[in-house]
Amino acid sequence: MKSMSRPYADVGRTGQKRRTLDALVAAARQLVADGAAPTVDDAALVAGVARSTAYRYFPGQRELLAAAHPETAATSLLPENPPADVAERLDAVVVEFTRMILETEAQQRTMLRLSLAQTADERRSLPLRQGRAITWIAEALSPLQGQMAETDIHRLVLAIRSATGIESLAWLTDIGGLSRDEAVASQRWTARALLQQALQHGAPPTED
Amino acid sequence: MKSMSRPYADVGRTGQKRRTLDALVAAARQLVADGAAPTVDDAALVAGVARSTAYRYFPGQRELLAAAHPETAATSLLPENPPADVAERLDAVVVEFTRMILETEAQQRTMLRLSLAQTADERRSLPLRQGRAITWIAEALSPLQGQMAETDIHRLVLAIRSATGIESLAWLTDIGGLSRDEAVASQRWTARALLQQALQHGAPPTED
DNA sequence: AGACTTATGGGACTGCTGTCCCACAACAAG
DNA sequence: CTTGTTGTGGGACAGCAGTCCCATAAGTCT
Repeated sequence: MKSMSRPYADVGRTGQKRRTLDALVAAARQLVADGAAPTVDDAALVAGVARSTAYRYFPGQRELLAAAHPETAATSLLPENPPADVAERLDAVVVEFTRMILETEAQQRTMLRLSLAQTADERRSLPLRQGRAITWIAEALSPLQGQMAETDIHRLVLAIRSATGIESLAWLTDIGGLSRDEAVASQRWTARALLQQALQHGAPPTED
Repeated sequence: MKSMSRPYADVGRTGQKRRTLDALVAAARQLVADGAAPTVDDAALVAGVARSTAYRYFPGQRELLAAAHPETAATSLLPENPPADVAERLDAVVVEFTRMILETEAQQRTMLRLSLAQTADERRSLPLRQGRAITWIAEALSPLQGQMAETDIHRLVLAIRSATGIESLAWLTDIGGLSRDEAVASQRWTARALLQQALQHGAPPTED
């Protein structure tokens, strides 16, 4: 956790700094919502703040977008009364997850693109993509606890997530030539297949 | 196919133009082999050609890298005497495919990043990523012909590829926290799982 | 009010990407 | 030798990202 929820600990709850920061973040969110990938300049302009001031808060576009990223406060993707069956739970989560991705596709692509431009070191200090989906999928698979080792479940979660995110979706549509709906259907089928395989023949290997 | 193999039809086999183009492409390939993502300027400098001249041949970095992309002349990833068993064939291809990706990982990431910056229109006119893997995986699954519809096989190929490329590999290592070897092992397992699922319960759906 | 701290505004500057234009070298043909 | 064509070199320019510096506005404390 740490200061994840409040990345700018030196900025208090009130005062000039807080207002300037809020204005910048609001401007960035606004632009992001419009489908753009605003630069620091863009955000400064919209926020009515000087270029140099904006750069005092955000070293670059990456940091800006990270701060503007919709928090997706959802802590769970399961419905009110979640089914007990693992496959049904997983399918519900995957449907919800892919829906969320499609809704913010432009933004997801931008974040993916920027994260690819990061070095490993930069990734450590500024995680542009936090892997929230891991938690969500793990929750869907929680009934497996007891019948499968914790680490095996984790590997399965990773395998499922790696096949159902924006990365594979972009490939399925851009190169694979599928429509959005077809791509999502493919991802649902894939997630189900991975779970089935793990149930029948064991979890993904630790090594090859 | 078309002019894929000779993207610059107006450049003949000899003459100044040909020599300049060759020098630029050679320089770009050299830099790419060294793990860099050369800009047009870089290539021009190394090639001993003026900036403005280089820009006459390549409008930007994307086009340069597309031309410098190692053709990976391999038309097949199967070994000399390929096994008859589909699962074994697929595993052999996936192993070979992931090995190839790891060998040129920096480059793969760069191409992915640049392709994400493209609009749909640009993608049509300049495919940075040609989806060669589709052919390779389809070849591995060729024994399925007859017992599964052609379109179903195609969907399966797409599902497998979408879960075994640089996109999911980058996620597994960067966000998932796996090592290169673990990520590859996960992808192998995933490919196997998808094939198993298709054999037992049918191919991926056409729609949801 | 005066002194002091803090945050902002704005300009200058570097480096990179990409465009445009003009001069010139190389070469072929009359 | 002159004319014309083709391709190259190089400079000027514009736009963007990012840094640095300095003056000054805004807020705080006494």
